[in-house]
Amino acid sequence: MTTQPPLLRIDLSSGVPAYRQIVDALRVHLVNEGLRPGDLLPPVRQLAVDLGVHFNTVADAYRVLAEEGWLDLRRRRGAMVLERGMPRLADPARGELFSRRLRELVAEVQSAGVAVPQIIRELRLLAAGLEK
Amino acid sequence: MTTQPPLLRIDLSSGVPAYRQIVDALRVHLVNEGLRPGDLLPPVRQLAVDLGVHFNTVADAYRVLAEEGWLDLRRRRGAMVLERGMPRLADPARGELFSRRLRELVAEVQSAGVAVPQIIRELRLLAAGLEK
DNA sequence: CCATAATGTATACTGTACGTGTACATTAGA
DNA sequence: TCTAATGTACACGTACAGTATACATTATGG
Repeated sequence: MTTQPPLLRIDLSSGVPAYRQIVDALRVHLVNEGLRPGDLLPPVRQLAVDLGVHFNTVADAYRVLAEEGWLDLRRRRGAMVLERGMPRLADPARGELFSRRLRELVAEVQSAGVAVPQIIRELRLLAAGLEK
Repeated sequence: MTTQPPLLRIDLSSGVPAYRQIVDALRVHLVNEGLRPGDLLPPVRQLAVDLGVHFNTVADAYRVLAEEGWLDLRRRRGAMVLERGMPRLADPARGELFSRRLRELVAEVQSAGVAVPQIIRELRLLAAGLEK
């Protein structure tokens, strides 16, 4: 019997709403195809127990992802990952907003004392990962 | 008479709390030394009018930055930028959290349709900016 | 074919955070 | 010394996050 690495973990003391942490973490898996079309996510009640939140909180997260086109939710069958091309043409303002959020995030961790070389490393690492 | 580029702008419809947007935007300037020790920030009432929020909202933002050690707040004198080395040793968990938040942010904009090459460009650009 | 149980959905309720209104405390400068 | 400009304190309304509980739907076993 193999114990899987947990699908995601959240930090209830972080101030970031739990349902948003769930959305963000799952979306990473969806975008990177760690979760593929046809896969089934855990039932809301099970994931809720794993994370230590109420199942409605998980249901809220699933609904957000369903509205984004990632999931198909059906009673009794569960939450299934959909085929969903990344296309949907980018709102041009979206890229600019990304640039700003990125700078804000970096400033925040710089302010918190994370070493600049490490920040550079993370940025380059992620860029390289996207390239191939 | 020269019209300055505004110190910051916020988007009241973005869902992100206004005071947090103010904090994040100002911190970018503080970290990048667009705001230097000894500089005075606008009075809370003035910045509030510029941004279209209540002055207590600006005051809240100033207080957060004061708690982070960036500002010295005094009645009647205003909000002054402090000398504040970046050091304060990094909580090691902080770097890992940065890595995760970074991936989540990228997944979010990818999901929203921002082109991958553009994302890569932004990441590399920011990394290069930090290097020198 | 039906009964049942597993799943997501809907609604009401509580606590907390955000933003504002208003009064106050402090202090630089006339 | 007075005044006015500044940050501070606190109370309030509203919206949001999280939970409790009941419900609707449907795959599955008999």
